[in-house]
Amino acid sequence: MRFNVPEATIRRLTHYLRCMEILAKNNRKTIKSSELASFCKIKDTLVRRDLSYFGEFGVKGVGYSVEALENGLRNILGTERTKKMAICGIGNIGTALLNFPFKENGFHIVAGFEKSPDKIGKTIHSIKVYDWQIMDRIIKNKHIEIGVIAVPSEDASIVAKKMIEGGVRGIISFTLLPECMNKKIPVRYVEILAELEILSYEIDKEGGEM
Amino acid sequence: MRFNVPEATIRRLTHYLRCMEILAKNNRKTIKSSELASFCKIKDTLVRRDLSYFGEFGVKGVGYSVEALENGLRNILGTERTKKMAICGIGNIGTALLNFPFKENGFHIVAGFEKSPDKIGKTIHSIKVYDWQIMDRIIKNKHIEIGVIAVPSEDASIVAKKMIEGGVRGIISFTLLPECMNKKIPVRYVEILAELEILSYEIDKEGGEM
DNA sequence: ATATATATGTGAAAGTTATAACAATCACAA
DNA sequence: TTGTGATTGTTATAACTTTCACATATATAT
Repeated sequence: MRFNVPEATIRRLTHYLRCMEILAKNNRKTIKSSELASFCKIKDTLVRRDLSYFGEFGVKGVGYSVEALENGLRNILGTERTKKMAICGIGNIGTALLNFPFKENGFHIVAGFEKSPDKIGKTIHSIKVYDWQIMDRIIKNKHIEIGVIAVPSEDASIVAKKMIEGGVRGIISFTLLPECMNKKIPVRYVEILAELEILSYEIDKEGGEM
Repeated sequence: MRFNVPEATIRRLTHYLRCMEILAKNNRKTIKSSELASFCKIKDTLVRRDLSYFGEFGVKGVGYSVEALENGLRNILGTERTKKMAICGIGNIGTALLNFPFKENGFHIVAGFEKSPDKIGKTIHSIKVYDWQIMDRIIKNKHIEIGVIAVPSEDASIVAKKMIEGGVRGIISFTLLPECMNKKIPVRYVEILAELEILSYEIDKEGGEM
């Protein structure tokens, strides 16, 4: 197992985990693949295939234990061990992120970074905002593993560079990073505008074909 | 052309569009597929294949006109015609969205909706916030096409239902909507937590295999 | 004019992902 | 302790996506 797991599978694992969180809150003890599949609007066989990449989580004839599957998923995704995170760019999005309860899900925001002097030194939602120029040093000292880029497009590349110098092991960015980066670490995008554009495409397509 | 375009292709079109926006700002007149591909960290042949689903945008031996390709992409994605949009949930994320310049890209926010009385009636960034109970009526009257769901998980399904009753043609949601919906309209997710979890998976995987 | 270099668009092949079909396993009842 | 119904895990197949290879078209220099 775990030869060449499709990325789509990993994304679906996060959906399964969201479902487990809801089911656990509702005191559900077990769930079967067909039910989980219908929540996620996919086929039951795909749920089983996805999980089978990582082991055997279910009981034949019975289904999956909600608690065991939730733990199993967290273990696969690596969120049982809390990871330290820093956010660069304390504007619209950055501020929203600081208020988000990521800690429940294994991500601990330990620092913010900003360019503009009127924000540097402030404490927002009990997270201190530093000058972005000392970002690499703070990242190193605090052993921050994940950097979040929430700055305007034109500053994104230099921020990414500084984060990598500091030693982050992965980056989440809200804007495209077209620059080639020398050191290879995983980068993932949160593409709000792209989702809107894809939705726009789908809306117009439906209208045109019916 | 346009038989069965992969969704991954549509997503890449949005990346190409971001690149065109940057290139246009820098006064670049033309670009070739190999260069565009290297910006997006994909193969040049995939760029050409993606575009070829929708027509012939380039000139052999020369490349693509930045302006023409930008217009072509907007046309494909349907963002030349501005679409009206409303946001339900004026919390962390909702407020951040109200401050975002989506209008430049063809999306016009015309209303906000909230549950909590202390926000209803306010005007944020010149957008009026209404009681979410009258959401369906306002959506109908203002001919809003896109609904954005930025409410807590437990309220998401009822909000989606009301949006659809109002007649939106597509939904963007920041939380999973596990409920089955009777009327079929496209739904797209912005999954900040999922991206973090996938990143966590990738970080741990790299560490383990090296 | 002609040759050469360059870059697109596309049919065929390779690679990847999802689905279908089914064998294996478990709970429970008689 | 055996039989029945239910549900998982997996092999084989189908569907989809990307890449390769190359024919086609354009610009430029001589």
